[in-house]
Amino acid sequence: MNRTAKPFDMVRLFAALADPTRLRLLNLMNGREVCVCYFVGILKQAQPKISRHLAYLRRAGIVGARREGKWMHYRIQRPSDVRAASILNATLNSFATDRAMQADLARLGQACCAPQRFVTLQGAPVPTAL
Amino acid sequence: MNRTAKPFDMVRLFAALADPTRLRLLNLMNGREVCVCYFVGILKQAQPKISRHLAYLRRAGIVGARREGKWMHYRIQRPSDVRAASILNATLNSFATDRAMQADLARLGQACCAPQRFVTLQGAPVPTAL
DNA sequence: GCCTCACATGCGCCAACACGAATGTATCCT
DNA sequence: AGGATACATTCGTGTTGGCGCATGTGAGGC
Repeated sequence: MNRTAKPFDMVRLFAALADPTRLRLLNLMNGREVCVCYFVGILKQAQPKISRHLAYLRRAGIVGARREGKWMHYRIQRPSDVRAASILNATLNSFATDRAMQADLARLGQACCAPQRFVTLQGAPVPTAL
Repeated sequence: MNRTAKPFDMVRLFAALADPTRLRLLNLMNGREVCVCYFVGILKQAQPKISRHLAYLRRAGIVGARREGKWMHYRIQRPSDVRAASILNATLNSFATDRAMQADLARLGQACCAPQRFVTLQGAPVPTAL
């Protein structure tokens, strides 16, 4: 039994959202399951940096991971807490009108259709809709 | 003209929300204009701490202040940016089901009806609905 | 076995924050 | 003018976070 039935750490949720890289990661994961190598290729940032931000999102309880051979797939995990879920939804919805976020999604689309253009993505698993 | 029409610093917004004291302040200001002395009396925390958090919320662009003689009244300022406003709304709505936040509001109600119980609130201006 | 690929994690450094304590500032009262 | 009230800001300190860099780990492939 949790004393006081601690439902969800809202402060931790907001802290997880308070970083541009993590917001971009969530945007790319919105409705999809994405392999880490795509994040690295599309955001053009160092792999350890991406991994650490993904770990941060996991600790905050809003993303989950699945291993498939050498690859790790990340997906958004809706919190069971209703308040946290509504804030996460509002955040994800806000991406629809954000030009930079839509540009990232466009590049994800290109990467899926022509992975040969991304040297590091040869043979990587294509993101799959959820 | 802002280049790329920079609308709102979402990261700054989330950072502003990533603190328990600031969330409690926003909850107390939700629908009301509140004097600083009430924050100090109800949250039972040091005055400089309250002031610093209010300044942080101001810099994030989600609260406004109005001076009335010796007193400062703070109120929530809806961001003009639609995305930021929707996240702020979701956050404020989430307080409705939060027991600790409702307890704070109850104490605010008591303080308004019987300010003499709060030594520091003698003669302080009562919070007014917006 | 060894090597490589795909990630994760540890380390060191620097910036940002939260805090208590003290001090500064604006307003009002007498 | 002088003091008191209501806030704001500064200072010093400990903690946390983000980054580059290097290293560790787990899963295939040969």
